[in-house]
Amino acid sequence: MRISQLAAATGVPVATIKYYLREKLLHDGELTSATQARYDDSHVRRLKLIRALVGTAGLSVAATRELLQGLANPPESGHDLLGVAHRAVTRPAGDDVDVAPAQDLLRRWGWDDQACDRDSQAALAEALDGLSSAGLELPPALLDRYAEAMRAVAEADIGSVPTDSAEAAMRFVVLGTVLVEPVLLAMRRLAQQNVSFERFGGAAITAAARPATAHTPTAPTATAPTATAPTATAPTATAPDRTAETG
Amino acid sequence: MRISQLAAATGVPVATIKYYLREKLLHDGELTSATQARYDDSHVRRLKLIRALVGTAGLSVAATRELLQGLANPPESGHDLLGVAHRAVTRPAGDDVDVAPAQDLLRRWGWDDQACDRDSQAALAEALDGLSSAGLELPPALLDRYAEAMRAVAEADIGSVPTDSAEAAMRFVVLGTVLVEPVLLAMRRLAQQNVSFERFGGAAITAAARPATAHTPTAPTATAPTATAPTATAPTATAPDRTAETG
DNA sequence: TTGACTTGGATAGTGCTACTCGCCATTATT
DNA sequence: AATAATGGCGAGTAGCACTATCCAAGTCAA
Repeated sequence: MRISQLAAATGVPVATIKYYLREKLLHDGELTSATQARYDDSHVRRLKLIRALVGTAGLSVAATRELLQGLANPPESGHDLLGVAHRAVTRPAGDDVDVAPAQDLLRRWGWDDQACDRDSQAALAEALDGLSSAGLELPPALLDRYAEAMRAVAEADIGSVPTDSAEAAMRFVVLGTVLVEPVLLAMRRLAQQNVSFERFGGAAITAAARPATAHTPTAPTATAPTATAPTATAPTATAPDRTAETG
Repeated sequence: MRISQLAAATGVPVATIKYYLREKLLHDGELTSATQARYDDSHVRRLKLIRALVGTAGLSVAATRELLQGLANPPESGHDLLGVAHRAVTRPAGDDVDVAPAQDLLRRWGWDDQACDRDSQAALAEALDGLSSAGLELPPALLDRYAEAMRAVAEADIGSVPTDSAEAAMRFVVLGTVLVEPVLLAMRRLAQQNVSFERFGGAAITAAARPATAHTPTAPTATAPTATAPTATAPTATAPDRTAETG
């Protein structure tokens, strides 16, 4: 399989494949001559995986590379597997972050903070800090219910790890952790709409007045370079020409 | 209060405040002369809110602007309130997204898809698609448990909306929806670490071998350039870079 | 009053990321 | 032989969130 066929098979432009090769996200093909290399099914699968991580999960190329390297060099401990995944989605915290509020909560929920790495605790602390600096104080009971729900999610996560193959387990843990995040967030929004609909009635959520740029700017999934009609929901005439955002 | 004092009060550089003013995230101060304006407490609060949305929640400036505008011009229907928040965190889906898989799931869970906007359905569909294109098929039972948990989250969300003031309700819904997302994700990771720790034992998650760049690239607070010992979990020395095509 | 300092407003530049383009000698294909 | 494609590489681009600089007009302390 040549690079153009690889591109056709995955919908990823040739230039982008070359970029991933350069960035060591994708392993080299088998060189058959100075200007020819052969790619195979493993490249197709890897490329799809990369697009899922970069697109759907919103990982940076650097984080994707590290995660893939972690997948290739599995740590011995099953527990450290989580580290590979979590490092990809948790930004390292500076020394100045005060994790005490997070640790208070962990204790409150009976979660052993020894099991938790500092970056994740800092992520919780920072998220809570953002909430309160926005002037929004959540009732403790609400936080408890969040914790309860996420604990249930985590138990389902860990309980679903396949036990037959170590490699399958690894894939499940690492990819599942990262790629499920957008699933959960989408589910929450849908559930909110449902609960709100049941409780308050009213019409369905109306379409966006303008296509708001979401927090993950890059393209969603393997989108062929089909720069189709700019948009369907864009109302105003001053729409920029070269939208091509495809969502 | 002058702009430099506003900067001092919030920790946001003057140049950045000017930028937010230009971008209409922050309302203008009261002009007292051609080169002087007075800012007040509302600017301090707004600025903190902006930083929480842009920093903690990871919204783009454009999404933040729309969300703030939505907060300022509340829709009549309580249900449409959710739309304001959800549009800020949901990227608009192209026409080419197939939402059928998501709708199947909604039906399976007894969620009324009439209550759900298309973009959110598409977000779920795309997230699931990313999962499967990464070669990871989740057991349906696992998805069900996710749905159950997120339903519980949503019920807690909606049930906690303050009823005394319409404005408080609006703030709660819009900001809570957006700013709680990182809280939930952090909680899931911490819970996973806990469950994994209990189940598999082993040491706590070790610090990152390298400071992996997270998916939200902007540094929260400068990380000291502490390039410490190479690794704690990396197994082999001659780590084969691209084995295990993981695809 | 004077002179250093600050401000609003505007334009331009920066650093970063994820691509995207163009070139070229070298094959492969026809 | 003629045409097209490829690997490899350097450079260019677009978008984003700032950041820096400039300037005329104003403020404030002495």
